[in-house]
Amino acid sequence: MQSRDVKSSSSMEASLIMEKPMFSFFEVEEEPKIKNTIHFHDDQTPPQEMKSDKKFVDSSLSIGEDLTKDYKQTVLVSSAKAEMGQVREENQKLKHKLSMVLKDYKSLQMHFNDFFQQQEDTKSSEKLAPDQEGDADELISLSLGTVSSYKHKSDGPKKVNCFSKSKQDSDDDDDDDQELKLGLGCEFDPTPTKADFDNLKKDEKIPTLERPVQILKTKRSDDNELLDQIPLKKARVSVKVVCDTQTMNDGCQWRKYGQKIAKGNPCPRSYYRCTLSPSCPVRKHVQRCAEDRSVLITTYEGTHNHPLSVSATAMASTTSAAASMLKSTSSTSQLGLSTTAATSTTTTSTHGMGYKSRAPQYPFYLPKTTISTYQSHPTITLDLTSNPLFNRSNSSNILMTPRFSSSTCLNFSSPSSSSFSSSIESNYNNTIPIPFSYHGIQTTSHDGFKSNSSSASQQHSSDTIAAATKALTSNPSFRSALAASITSLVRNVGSGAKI
DNA sequence: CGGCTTTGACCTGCGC
DNA sequence: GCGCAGGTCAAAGCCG
Repeated sequence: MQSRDVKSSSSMEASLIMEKPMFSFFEVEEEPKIKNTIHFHDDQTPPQEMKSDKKFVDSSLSIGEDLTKDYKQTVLVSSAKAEMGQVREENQKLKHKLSMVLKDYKSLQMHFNDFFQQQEDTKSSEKLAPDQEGDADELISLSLGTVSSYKHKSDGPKKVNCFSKSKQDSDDDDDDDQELKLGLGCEFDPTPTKADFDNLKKDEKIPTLERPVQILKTKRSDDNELLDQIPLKKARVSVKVVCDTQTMNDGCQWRKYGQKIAKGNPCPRSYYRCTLSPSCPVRKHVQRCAEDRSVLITTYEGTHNHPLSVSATAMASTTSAAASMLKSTSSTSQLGLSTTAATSTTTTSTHGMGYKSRAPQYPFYLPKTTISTYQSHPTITLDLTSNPLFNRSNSSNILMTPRFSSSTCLNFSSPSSSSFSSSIESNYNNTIPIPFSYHGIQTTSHDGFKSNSSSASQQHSSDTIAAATKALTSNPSFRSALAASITSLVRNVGSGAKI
């Protein structure tokens, strides 16, 4: 029966089979049903088996029954044809959608190429005038986190430090020319090879946050005397937030492994380690501020060596970015690296414009940022409690208030989001609005929030978000970068990678 | 029963 | 070398 089905396949089925290789994922469940009904009756000539059956049955069946049977067959054929038509129509629609996606993809790729063409032109002109930094034309890796670029497998894994671009750019022009990173978070190699895992294992022996420094050291061994002079341990990132709960929910899974009463603070300090991966080196300790018990100081140390959820990536990216910034700052200038005694810290930048004057290459500026060293640990503190942009008194506006509850997540980024613009919007809707600049253009979203802080309505917020989104997306550079990001996303999806 | 928290003991690094 | 303080370990207890 089965083989005969195949032999007697109608032309309709043939057309379906023709489409299969390309649109196999458009197959519908009804197809087997269709086969069963069509194959016998499509050409109106019953197969041999049926004919013999008919001979046998003819003696016992009346003509009326025969007619009923024919009628049923006709009905089945027509219904099957109707179903086929529907499936075909659906197939056409999906085909159309796919062609649209491909079209968009191609246009984005073209924009991407144009962008790099412009980039090369700019660089060639920069070589003529090396003294001019030209912020707006710099190729910026708009990543808040540590970007693991394993693109050049033959060269081994290579960390691209998003904030420590400056001199590195000139060293790595070739690399940068080939790929623009717009991951607003930690990126992981979609297709890790065995060699990568081996490298990862090797890397685990090294404190992860020191790796960028080591790379920098090798790259800048000539001009980086400062870093050699100060024996730095793992970089730390402290985040000060107003939080009612014991710890703030940063999306990660933590296990408490210790508690201590630290000197100078009656509040106990709790020690946590990341439990998302048994080998994850990331630690954090949480302590309430002695002066203001409502302020929670969370200090992160290390970099996650495993994929993170979107919400966890946000905080990881932020802290990683801050750590990168810290490393970059400490290795490029003396700014902010003042060794202070015991628990005191030294504020080296003020109110949301950290390092703007001295390090304009940073695409983001962070809230009130403090750099200090504590027991040889370089520590950067992101004070999200006293930034003028984050008006604590305005508790009605969640956009303005970094008050954390157990359900609040720092969600600066969404690397796995399929819709970038919507992710921007959603991020702004439920997160601390970290203002940032791109290619020297600072988004004005917070000015918008600020000016309307007293009468902030949801409508107004959404307008501002829309304006901010528009400002971002209207920037051709941003669009090119977006295109690149989507391109890499499409590539990853295409290769079956998990984002 | 497994996972998490608690908590005292222990380790380590730094300053004197 | 000693003391101090930060950081970690691990056994005991708790909880779902």
